[in-house]
Amino acid sequence: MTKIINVIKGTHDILPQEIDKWHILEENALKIFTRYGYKEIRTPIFESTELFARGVGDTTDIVNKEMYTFEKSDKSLTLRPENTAGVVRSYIENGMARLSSPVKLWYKGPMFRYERPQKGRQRQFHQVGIEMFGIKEPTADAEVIFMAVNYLKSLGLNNLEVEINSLGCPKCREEFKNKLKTVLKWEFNNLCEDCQNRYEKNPLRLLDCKVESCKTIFEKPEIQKVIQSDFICEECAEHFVKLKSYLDKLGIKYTVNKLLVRGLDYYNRTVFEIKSNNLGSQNAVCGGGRYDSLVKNLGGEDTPAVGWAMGMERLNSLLPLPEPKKLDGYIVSNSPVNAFELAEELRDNGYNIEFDLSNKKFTKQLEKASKVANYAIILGEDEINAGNVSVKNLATGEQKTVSIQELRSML
RNA sequence: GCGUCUGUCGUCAAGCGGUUAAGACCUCGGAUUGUGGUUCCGAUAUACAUGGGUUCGAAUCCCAUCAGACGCCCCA
Repeated sequence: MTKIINVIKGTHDILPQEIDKWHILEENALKIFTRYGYKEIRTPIFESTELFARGVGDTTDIVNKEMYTFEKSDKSLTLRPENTAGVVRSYIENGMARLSSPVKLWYKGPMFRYERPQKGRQRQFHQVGIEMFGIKEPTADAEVIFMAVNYLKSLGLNNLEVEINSLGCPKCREEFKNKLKTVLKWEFNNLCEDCQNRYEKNPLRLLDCKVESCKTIFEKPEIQKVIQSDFICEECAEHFVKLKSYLDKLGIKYTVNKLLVRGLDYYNRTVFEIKSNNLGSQNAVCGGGRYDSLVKNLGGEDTPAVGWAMGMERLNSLLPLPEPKKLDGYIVSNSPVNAFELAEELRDNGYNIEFDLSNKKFTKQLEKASKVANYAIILGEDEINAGNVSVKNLATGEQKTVSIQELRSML
């Protein structure tokens, strides 16, 4: 036998038996986001490599280690590892700054990251996400979080934990980073290898280390003092306080997690995640935040923005498997032409109909009907001659002989 | 990139050094040539990831490779 070709590591087929769940995710996204005034946008799956380097940030792992990059006629192209950069590019390129503010966009589609696959993480995975441009007030942060929660509710997912934090603005964050680095300088050689890397790349992440020796170091009073200090400046603090008060008044339960940092460079002020306890170690279904400087960094006008993305495979694994849908009717007949005519007529009227295409025996056809359909529509010689059909309810066994007109009202 | 575990029919699995390598489900056919979902019978003619080794003898033990799962890093 010829050698078969397998799917690529970290990718997988979405098979017919699970596609209903994907439709639920997509239909609810359209429905809920539309209620909040969002329009769908579809951007290309590959973009110029530079977009991600500048947009996502060239200190991030996503850009440094995880991109699918290829060359084509002297251009460096990359399969999108996330979609915020692409949407921002489109926002700028299509002059959406001229649209009346806020501009609200949502998307869904595949993303690509070259990572080691594990539970809740694939190399090709799907995100559904939203971006809102033009509002600097914390009302935007609140609405965006509220919509995320509502979307999850619409999927029947209620027991999820919302975590928020504020990273401050570039200025106050820089100060905090420096303080942290100063106080940890003496301990640098005692930190684990990962922490030594984080020390330069993303000092805020140091605090989340799981290595015991590092935890012990961080517990020292002089270091705790820095960690516990509220580093964010007055304006940033006010923004955060307002956001929290909105969430409180809207009845959204959340916890403030000072260790919530997020790895994408573009975030400032508000960051948030929504987590589930039923997902294993990759437990965030939603991640997002404010990114006020990204539009400008990518060459647009200075425009504040907030957004989030959800991992659709992760959402999917939280959804119960819906009952597979059956056909409305299966025509049992040994007269293909008559079966065709009846099937087409019923299909034109919106019914889902199949019939046997291989001229199987009557009992076989009926057996098939009982597996795939709610009704068997029996169109044998007797019925054809009499100009009617026999309709059998396959759940109850009830059978009636009716005219074709009557048949329509039965299904 | 690192670590741990796992690879037996389309699917789920038994077997743990000597078996014709169970069984169940699915699919297909028959009992049943116009009445299914229950039942009974049968079929699927080359399922032990691949390549080496140890042994009289390997699906079973060892090594390598490949693949998968989970975890670390990082992220949805």
